[in-house]
Order: sequence, then structure tokens, then C-alpha cells
Amino acid sequence: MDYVKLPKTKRGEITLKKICDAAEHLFSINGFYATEIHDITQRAQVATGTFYNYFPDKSSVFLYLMDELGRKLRYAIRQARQEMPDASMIEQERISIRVFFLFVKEHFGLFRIVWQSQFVDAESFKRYYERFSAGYVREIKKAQQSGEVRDFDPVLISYALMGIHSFVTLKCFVFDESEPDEAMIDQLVDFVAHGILQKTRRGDEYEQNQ
Amino acid sequence: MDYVKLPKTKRGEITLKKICDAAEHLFSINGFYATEIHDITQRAQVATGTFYNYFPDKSSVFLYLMDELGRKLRYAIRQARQEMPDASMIEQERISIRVFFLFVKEHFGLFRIVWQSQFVDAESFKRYYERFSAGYVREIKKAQQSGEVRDFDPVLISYALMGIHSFVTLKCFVFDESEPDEAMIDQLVDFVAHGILQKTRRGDEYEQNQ
DNA sequence: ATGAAACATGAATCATAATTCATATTCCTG
DNA sequence: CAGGAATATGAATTATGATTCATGTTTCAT
Repeated sequence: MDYVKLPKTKRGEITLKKICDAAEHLFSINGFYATEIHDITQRAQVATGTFYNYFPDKSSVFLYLMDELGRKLRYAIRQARQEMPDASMIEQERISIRVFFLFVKEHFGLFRIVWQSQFVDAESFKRYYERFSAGYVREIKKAQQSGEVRDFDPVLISYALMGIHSFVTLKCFVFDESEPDEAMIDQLVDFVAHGILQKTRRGDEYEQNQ
Repeated sequence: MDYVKLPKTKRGEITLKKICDAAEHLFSINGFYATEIHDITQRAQVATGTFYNYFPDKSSVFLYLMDELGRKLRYAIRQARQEMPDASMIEQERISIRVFFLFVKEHFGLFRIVWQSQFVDAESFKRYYERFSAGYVREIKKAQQSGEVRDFDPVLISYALMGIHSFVTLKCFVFDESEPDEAMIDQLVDFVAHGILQKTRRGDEYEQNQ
């Protein structure tokens, strides 16, 4: 909201969009430090100086993009969840995962931008995940009250879930350069719901370790 | 193994150690790009040029450290697991988590170094997690054969577990600047073992989603 | 003890890349 | 359609920081 100087004409809007698109692309491929302003402006087909009509400096685009992408993703997840308001927590989790992967597919940049942001601006990085966590915690608490979910620390679980999403994304999109299929999502949801252990003799093992 | 030119005298060994310690500290606080060679040599109390007696360039220390730390961590986990060779998979997982957190506490650098490495050298980054995953997969398969663990894709689960560890570390060590206690580890292990859902009516919900 | 190999030094070099700015062009309201 | 506001330009400035290198010191095997 302060990272960017918003344009006042149609032309300005187009230019800003071009710069943002170019920046998102380059940051996600090469990272923050390896991306030069010159690269961005070149890809956006504008002069170097034009960049500075919209952003005070390099970090600003980066943080602006992160903010925007995070906002869009949270919105997309919220929307998708609201389409199935009566679904159980675990079904909502399936929806979240699906939307998350879909979003990462569209905006591959987000993922790498967020991870790198901790070295660009630690506060923004923290804020990003805290916002996400907060949304999760709300849902988890609700599900705990309804008796669906057990009495874990919701914050802890929210980070565990985010960790699962992030690392599966890493494995599929980054390492394998493919994308998760529905069978994979099924497994993940099942894992989150019931854990990795065989279902037999379940109570036993659980008690013995407390 | 190629990142560093190993010293041939006692003095050289001491110097290399001083440089590595300084680098690990600075990289973990400020990250790769914000750390200058000059900072490292200053903290190590050696001249700037001395650095280049041991490393061909800046990325080399970084990747060397990552390699060493990764090796140490895997070794520590393997050792701890072997002390309880008859423990169940899930108890082994408890041990791994505990050792992981302990290691991060001692070498906070590792965590941030690894995360940033994807923008320094993507291959090293990938290799780091693949090595870790491989260890996990071995254990998971064993536990699947013994019937303890269900028939998930072991690779998928290995990344899910690493994600949980990493993000809980992030939350505790980085965001809260505290450290996970034993109660937290209990919850994590319980979550991994049995999932988040209430234990009642377990089979039902599970079937309906397949 | 000696001298060739190792190691240490830090000022100087060199390359890179963020940012500025004076000027030119385009927009759009009245 | 006039003219002030917006926007565009890209060469020049400036800062930064990695890397080199010629020179001096220390190590240690013989």
C-alpha cells in the first residue's frame, strides 16, 4: 500500500501491470538478488527509469508482489471454502490443498518469492505466514468445538499443515517439475485426517507413549 | 569436497575453522547476499585475502557449510535412531524430531542456509532434501512392510514430514525466538501417527472419500 | 637449522547494478 | 484543443563489494 505509487492514467496502469508481470516472472525464476531492474524493465519493454515512477526501490516491487499474491491466494481459498460451507473440516482441508496447488501452478512465483522474502524483509515474511496461520487457526478451532478435530494446539497444527503444503509443492513443482494429481491429494488428506499408522490396534499404541 | 582447499598445516586448520564459524554465524543472521567477505574475515580475525586461500569464491563457503551441516545432521539422526533399534517407526520419528530441533538449536544457521540455498545453487538445494528424503523413505518402507505404516507413497510422506519439521522450526525458532518443548513434540508425533480427527467413527469418514 | 611449501596480508582493481535526473513525450480535463 | 499533470526515457552517476596479487611471514620435513 506504500510500496507502490499507483498510476493515475490508463497508460500508467498498463505500464505498472507490465512491470509487475515481468518482475513476478523473473523473481520466480532467478530470485530476488539475481534479478536486475534492467532485466525487469527490459522484459516489460519500458525504459529503466520508468521503473522508478512506480516503485521507490527494488525491494518494494518484491514486497508488493508478495503482498498481492498472498492476498489473492487467501481470497481464492476463502472463496472455495465458502462454496462448501457445510463440508467437514477435513473436506475443507482438501479444498484448500487443491486451491493451493492450483494457485501455485498459475503463480509459480509466489512460492519462491515468499521463501526468499525472509532475507529481503523478515517482517513481511513473518506477516505472510502469520496471516495464513490465523485463517487456519480459525477453522481448526471451529472444528474442535464441533468435536471433529482433536485437542491439539491450533497454531502448531496450522504450521504443520502449511509445512506439508509447502514441501509437497517443493517436491512436485520445483524438483519434479510436474504437478500433484488428485491421488496425491487424497493421500495427503488421508494422512492429515488419520496419520500414517495402520488403523488396527490404534488406541493401544497411542496411549503407551503418553 | 571441491568447494574448499583443505589446509596442510595446523595453523591452516585453525584459520579455516575460524572462517567457517564466522561464515556460518553471519549467513544465518544476515543471509547469503547481505553477508560480505569482509564481514566474514573481520569476524574471523583474518585478512580479506586469507579467505581466498581456502575458498575460490563466496558461494563455495556457503555450499560447503550446507554440505557439512547436512551431513552432521543426518549423522546425528542416524546415531540417535540406532540407539533404539527396536523402537517402532513412530517412536523413531519422535527421536528424529527431537534430534532435529536440538540440532537446529545448536546450528541455527543450517536452517536459514538451506532455505536460501535454492537461490545460490539450485542443484545443491535439491540434493540436500533428496538425501534427507531418501533416509526417510527407507524407514517408511520398512515400517510399511512390518505393517505399522499404511500404504502411502513413501516419498510423498517423507516430504510431508520434512515440511512439518521445517515449519514448526520456523514458527518456534524464528518467529517466536523460543524453542519447542516436549509437549509440542508429543503433539506432533501424535498428529503424524493418528492425524487430526477425533478417534470416534474413524473408519466411516475415511471410506467415504475414496 | 634451512629452505621450499604454506599461509597471511590488505590495498588496489574491476565489475556490477541500483538509482538519479534533465529532458521529451503523452495524457486528459476543462 | 490548450496546457498542466503524468508518464517515459536512458545515459550518467554512484556505491558497493567480490576478487586479485605482489609481498611478507610462518611452518615443518629433512
